[in-house]
Amino acid sequence: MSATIRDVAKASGVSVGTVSRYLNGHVLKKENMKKIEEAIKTLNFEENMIAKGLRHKKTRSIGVLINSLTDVFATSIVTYLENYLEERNYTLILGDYQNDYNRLEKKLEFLKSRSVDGVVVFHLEHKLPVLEKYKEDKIPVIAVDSPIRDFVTDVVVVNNHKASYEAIGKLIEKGHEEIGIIAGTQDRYIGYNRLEGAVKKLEEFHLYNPKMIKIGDYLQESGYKLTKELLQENPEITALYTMNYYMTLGAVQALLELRKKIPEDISIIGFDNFALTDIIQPKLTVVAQPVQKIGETVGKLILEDIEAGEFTQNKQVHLETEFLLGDSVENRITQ
Amino acid sequence: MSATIRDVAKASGVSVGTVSRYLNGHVLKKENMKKIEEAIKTLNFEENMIAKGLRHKKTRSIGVLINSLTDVFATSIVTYLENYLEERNYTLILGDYQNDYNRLEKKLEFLKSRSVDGVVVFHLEHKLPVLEKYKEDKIPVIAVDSPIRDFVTDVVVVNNHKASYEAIGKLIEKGHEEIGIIAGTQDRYIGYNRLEGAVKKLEEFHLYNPKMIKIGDYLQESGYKLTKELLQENPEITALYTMNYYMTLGAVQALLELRKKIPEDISIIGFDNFALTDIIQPKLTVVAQPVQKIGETVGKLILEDIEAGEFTQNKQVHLETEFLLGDSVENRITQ
DNA sequence: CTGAAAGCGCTTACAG
DNA sequence: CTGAAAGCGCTTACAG
Repeated sequence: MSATIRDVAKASGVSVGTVSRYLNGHVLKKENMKKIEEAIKTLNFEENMIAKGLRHKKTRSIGVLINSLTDVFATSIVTYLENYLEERNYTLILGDYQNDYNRLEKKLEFLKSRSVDGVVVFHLEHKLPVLEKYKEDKIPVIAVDSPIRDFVTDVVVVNNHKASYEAIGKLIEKGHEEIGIIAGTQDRYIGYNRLEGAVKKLEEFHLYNPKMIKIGDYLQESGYKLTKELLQENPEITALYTMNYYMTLGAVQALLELRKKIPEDISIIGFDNFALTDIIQPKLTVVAQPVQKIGETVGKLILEDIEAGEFTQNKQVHLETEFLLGDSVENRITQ
Repeated sequence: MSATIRDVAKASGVSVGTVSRYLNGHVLKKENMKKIEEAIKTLNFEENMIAKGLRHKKTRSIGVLINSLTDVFATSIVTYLENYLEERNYTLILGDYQNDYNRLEKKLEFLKSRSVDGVVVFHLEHKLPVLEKYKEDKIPVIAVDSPIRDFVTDVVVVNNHKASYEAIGKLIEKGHEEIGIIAGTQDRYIGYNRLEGAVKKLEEFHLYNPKMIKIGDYLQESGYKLTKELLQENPEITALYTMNYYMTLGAVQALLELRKKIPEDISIIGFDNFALTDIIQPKLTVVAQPVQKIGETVGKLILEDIEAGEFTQNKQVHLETEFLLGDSVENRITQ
């Protein structure tokens, strides 16, 4: 069995309190420090974080709940978040909830019973009962990708509305007037914000046509199917705007199967910039989300909240997306 | 603050021991059970797993260390593993080590200080000092994707050698004689096993030619670059075998850029079957690893080991890969 | 079936 | 600077 602080105390002839102080960086008599150091080495002593956590009610662990472990948008952010936290000596406990809020509720209970110091939840749209308990115990909660309805807390989102508004603007600039859209379900924050931004721009140019908008479920399969439907029903479409990564992939897959050349036959602006965007020919023009910035901002906020010790969370951080120019948009302006 | 077992005891007029027993499923006087139940409800009592963990030295948590959180091979396995563990009331603490064994060592120390009941490590090739401490404290370790050199423990791998042997067999059957290979670095278990299997088959048919083998680093970028080099140096190649997912993606990207038609100009067999394989036209023929089976096997093994309480781990599980037929291999047999 | 008490490994006011 | 002691929230032999 591992040595405890008591063993170290015995071996070095001081009290356990003194060993504890040494471990926590207090200064003590040089002589004692030496002895303790040696004892630690020979006994192969390692601190027990569980016991520590029980004492001062901090575990230096942060729960992170994402929808799916294979969603590269979320895992990219988590990678940066983990880096940030690790440097500051926090562990991250990562779980997924597979789009099931009951499961999410259970995992939040679970994390709470493990005394996490804070929790980060991705795209949670509305309040869950367990969140009230977090609030009662002043455990910070950070919402990523979507605010939580009826629950005030810190939120990190991107400028979805504006991003879409500008993406459609680019297409219009290039002379496109028949623009198809693959949006996401409107029960989600990113779903309606991204769509509203697009619609606003279309309306400004009197190009809005609800028939050219399909609502998918954010997965590749739906991007694939809806693109096929959309083009069959509206063969006049010259440009496509797809509102998340996996639906963008599905759309590209559909275009390839339909033997539509990008951008000669059809232009496309997608969302997010991961491995796949490189593989697709030609290089896609996309709205890129600042995943590193998101991860680090989340880390910063949660550690601030933890240190503050108060549940006074109502910071709203809106990060800017970036427009990455590829070769998937054709200029239709002839002159 | 949350209520404790002591508050519940007071509120229901029994001792804390009795409440503890109730919580652990012992049967007691009906009257007392009722009272305790009520007290729990009105006080909103939740168990403190940290305190529990400190007492009986089990935390019901399992550490899992993978190379990268954005590696879909690993996260797919972890998804199934998490499901398996969650059903059995274990939490998973997931971390990445970014291909840096120092970092891995640190994270293993960290997990140990958090008293995980067991640990799962992906593609760790050789022993790390901290593993001896795990062994001393009888904390089970499961190695996935590669055995750990000089350290006997439970291992879950796939039949890499055989998979490659058969993949090359398929190409030869179809009449290919100039076969290029994008392998992975030979310091890794999967690297040399997959390559050896391929070479063995090639040698049996006297088709082995070291000039047609490139060694990459398992990332998309290297698959991309090496495919270009390979084809430039060996324009006679009619078929390609790429030995992991991301290098397969890179290879496809290179072929697209080179305007090589698959399979007319060049046939390809890749590795692993995730989102991307669907998007590529034509559908790729690949060696698929049984990710669900791997995840569940790992879960089964580690829980067995934990229950056994002994560090007598030397089980070697070899799982079978599956050959998924796509349309990326052309038949060259003319007759 | 249940209570009193010791203990899991650590921290921290209180004295000195 | 340091020791003795109480306590974090729970469990579990020991009696009864």
